Amino acid sequence: MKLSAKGDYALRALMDLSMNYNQRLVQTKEISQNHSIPEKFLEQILRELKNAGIITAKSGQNGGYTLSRSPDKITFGEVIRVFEGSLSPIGCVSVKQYQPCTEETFCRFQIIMRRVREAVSDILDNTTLADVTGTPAKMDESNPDVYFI
Amino acid sequence: MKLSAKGDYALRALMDLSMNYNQRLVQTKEISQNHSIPEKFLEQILRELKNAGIITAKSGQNGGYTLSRSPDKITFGEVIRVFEGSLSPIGCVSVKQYQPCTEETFCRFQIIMRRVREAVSDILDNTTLADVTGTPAKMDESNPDVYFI
DNA sequence: TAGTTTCCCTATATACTTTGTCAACATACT
DNA sequence: AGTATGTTGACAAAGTATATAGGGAAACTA
Repeated sequence: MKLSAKGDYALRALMDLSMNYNQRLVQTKEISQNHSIPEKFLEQILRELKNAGIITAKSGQNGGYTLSRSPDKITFGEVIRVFEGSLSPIGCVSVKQYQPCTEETFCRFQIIMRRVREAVSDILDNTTLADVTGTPAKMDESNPDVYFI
Repeated sequence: MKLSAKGDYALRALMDLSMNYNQRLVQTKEISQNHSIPEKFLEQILRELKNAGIITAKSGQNGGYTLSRSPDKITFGEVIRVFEGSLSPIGCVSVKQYQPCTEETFCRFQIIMRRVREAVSDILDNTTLADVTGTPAKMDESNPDVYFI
């Protein structure tokens, strides 16, 4: 029932991009240092986020990453699905990544796991980056730490 | 956000034991065949369940496993914690397996993950094996398949 | 007591995830 | 053009999860 390291790192990186949205590009090295994420591992993760259309990259001097959309249009659920494949604890109750159960007969076990998936997605699909970081315009400059994770 | 194979197998094995509670012992081979679980892998899992006090074992001919307590006293949450360590998606929001966050500063990210943990444990700590399998006495003998997973 | 069945234990193999390394490629500035 | 900075991709090492193998201990049968 754990979030993988990739999913965790991705969300933390997106916090940084969210807080700098419409202000500046953020570079791999900076994110890596902020959160103690191995730099090359982070590069792979950012590439996956780029390929998923969640962030965009710019090369060259003063390059870096930024969100493709405003933070209130990116949900935790969308991000986690990129790395975990699904929010479901087991594949046979997944909506977006359904896999048939290994058991042929009806499975009461599914009912519980389906309830777990629904509870989790209710939260994660209805929470956006903006809900967590606020928007840059609303940041409390006197206490910026509160916005770091 | 996935349940590990061990946790999945353990729950399925416990379904079998739950349905035969107070009736007969169930053997590794039978469980293994019912759910297509590798037999030697299942042995390890059953041993962990035994060491956790959830099931008891008896060696020898007509030996096998049975629940240590009645099915309505064993929750999904207790079982999953044996194998996953915690219901929390990340360690720093765990009640029973707390680990300090990698970030020193206050982490808003935690708030969301804490809500996920609470939603998950509300379900899994309040659902017992009996809720899923029924008690043997109440089984619908005319349609036993419905009780298999 | 010998034999069979079943659970118990340790070591090893395989696959996947995570982390680390290396060498190219792209962009922007001078 | 040259250079600094940053991205991309392939690959290797370490760590964890999953699966397999072989032998040992306990309990029943006869």
